[in-house]
Amino acid sequence: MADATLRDVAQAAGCSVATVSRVMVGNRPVGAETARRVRAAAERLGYRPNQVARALRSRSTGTVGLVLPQIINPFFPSLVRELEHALHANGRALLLADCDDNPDTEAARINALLARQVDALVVIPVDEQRSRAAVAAAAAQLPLLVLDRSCGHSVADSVAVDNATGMALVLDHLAQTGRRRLCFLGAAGADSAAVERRAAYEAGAAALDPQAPGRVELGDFSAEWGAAAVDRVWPAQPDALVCANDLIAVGALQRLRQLGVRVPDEVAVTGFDDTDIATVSEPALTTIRQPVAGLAAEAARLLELRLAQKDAPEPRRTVRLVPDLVVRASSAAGTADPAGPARAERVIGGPDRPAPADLLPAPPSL
Amino acid sequence: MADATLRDVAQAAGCSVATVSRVMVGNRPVGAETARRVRAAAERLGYRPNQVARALRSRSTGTVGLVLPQIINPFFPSLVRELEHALHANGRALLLADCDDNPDTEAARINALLARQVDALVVIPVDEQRSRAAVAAAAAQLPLLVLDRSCGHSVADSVAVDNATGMALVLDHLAQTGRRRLCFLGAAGADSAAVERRAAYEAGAAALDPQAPGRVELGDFSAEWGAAAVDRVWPAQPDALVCANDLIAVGALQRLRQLGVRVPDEVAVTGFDDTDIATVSEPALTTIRQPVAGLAAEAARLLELRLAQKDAPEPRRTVRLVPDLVVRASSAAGTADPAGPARAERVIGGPDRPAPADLLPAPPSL
DNA sequence: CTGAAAGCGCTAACAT
DNA sequence: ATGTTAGCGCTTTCAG
Repeated sequence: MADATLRDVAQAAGCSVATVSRVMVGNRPVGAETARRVRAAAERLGYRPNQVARALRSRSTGTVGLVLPQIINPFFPSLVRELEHALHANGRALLLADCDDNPDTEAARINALLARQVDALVVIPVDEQRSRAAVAAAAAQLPLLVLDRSCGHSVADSVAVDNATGMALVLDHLAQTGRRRLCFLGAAGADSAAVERRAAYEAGAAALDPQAPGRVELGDFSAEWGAAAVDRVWPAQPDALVCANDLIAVGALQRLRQLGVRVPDEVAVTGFDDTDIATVSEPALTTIRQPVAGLAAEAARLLELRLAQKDAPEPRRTVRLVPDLVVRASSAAGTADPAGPARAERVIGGPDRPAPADLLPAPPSL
Repeated sequence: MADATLRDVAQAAGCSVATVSRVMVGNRPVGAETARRVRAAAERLGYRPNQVARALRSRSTGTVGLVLPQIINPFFPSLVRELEHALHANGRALLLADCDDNPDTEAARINALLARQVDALVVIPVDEQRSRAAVAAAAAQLPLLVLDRSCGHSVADSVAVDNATGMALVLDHLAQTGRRRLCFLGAAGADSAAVERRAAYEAGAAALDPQAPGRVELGDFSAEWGAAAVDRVWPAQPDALVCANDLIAVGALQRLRQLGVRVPDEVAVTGFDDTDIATVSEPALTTIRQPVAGLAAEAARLLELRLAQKDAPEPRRTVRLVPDLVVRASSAAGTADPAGPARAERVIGGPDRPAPADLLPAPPSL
């Protein structure tokens, strides 16, 4: 049998459809007794408001689109999870689009979501430059938030981790534990995570060793590249390998093991992201823990803010969350005790951080 | 400015809205010259069909809901990716719902998606028993496919990996490489993956060693449990640890390393799923590779089939895909060469499998 | 506080 | 091949 409609409920409750609608939405005065009768009838008929009809009439689908580069990047699932929960808590649903790391696919997905009348869009851009046009065009049409990576300034609201501070935490830690000959194993990608992490390394490592900023190898965010990169930097006799993410670091650890190099005794290795593999690798990986829940919460908060006061020409907002350093065996100062607890770790917070409410308005566009 | 509507395009092209609609949908005869004019006008106005209005009228949203237990389970993201691509290829969009491994949340998410008028639902059930009611109720309303796990027979179409064959491949491999004292480190979960893998172990291991089916430890699908389980089975002096998934296996490897046990010389360890961590663990993990792309493709195919012939009371269909065994260092027969290539692996296919088109109708319900 | 009525943007009969 | 028209199910004025 077909689903019950508002009319069916109205008929059963002996009132008009308008009254039923008012009861269901609940934001308008309705007589207590009438409301009771309506709710009873709705319950009895198993009535469920048709969100599509509601959306057409009220011009709001209660739907948010999430466009991301690659769901299989091990860092994204937890972000998706937190975002999904935050949105559902507000009665919204999440339309997911995976771009396969391709800016053209990304543009197509964004358009498809616009056609579906999403109320807002969260985009994790594929490419700092090549994502910009499509993202900016969409941002002109609806509330849009750029998450985790950026794609040019002032395109839209933005929430991301503070990559510079994260890298600085790594460099401080390595300096304090006596490392002096650093190398950076990074990614050549044009996304902002790759760019910012490299820039932060180059800026911070110079203080430790004038040669360090020059010891940079760029490939991609994969374990294969991490292994290959070790062979390229090893002749420089580094005592620390600073990797742009956990995958690269784990690949490096594998190659070092094959070469018979002891970690952390001969060389320290650090990652970035604190994905699952950081705890299961051997040795466990010192890395930067992304404030995933915080990122999602901030994103949801900013989104709701925009959705609430739709027309107000608020300035763009930028939120940067400071990550923590998690020290594990791969960078321990002394000799690791192989019989000790494998999961030993120490969390070191970033510098005093602004409360989430402190928002930095971005410079005006153009 | 507001989006252009059909009417705007009709006005600009000098024809009726019906004609424009026909051009946009493209399934009805329209004069070539008229069509050209319409398309030009649409292009000029930046017209994008409003999918919500279209959905309300045509009673089809072009949207599929995916309900899964936990997106952070490392096996799911690749499944989500494949499914998203398959659906988008058919012009559909994916509404994602994460249940936090909770059957009540699962029921709520399913209802929310029904209210949003999804055309179909793909569910990866949280619990073999406790998911059944909500899933069955939804299946009565629209095309529904149960993916990767089951939740009772004949509830809906189903696509999953053949866990029994996967486990048999593992046991054969261990038998052929001379292992005789097997243990199973599994999960006590009520989902079908946990249940089937354990059952297959107990059924197959008896042939190797009458005591083996008794050596079963059940916890959850985590590395922590894998490590803890090692301590419980080690006194039995096993020469192979058969784990119910990769996480458990990696946890076991960690603990064995702490105990100074050499893998694979003293004991072999196997996983299940072939997630990323199987290749980055030390030693690399022998495991069962899930046919992820195949699962997603079959799911999409069955879904389209149901959507095409909506009312036909077709019998329930069940598809089981046979996985492959991937042999890596954790179960190598001889001594692993530490300087050898870390990624050495050998893929062993399952037994002759039926072509995907061979569908087994499930027994009639009740 | 409640009802009547007008659409939201589109598709699908039914005309022509 | 094209136009006219009646809604899809709901929310929201506008009257009462």
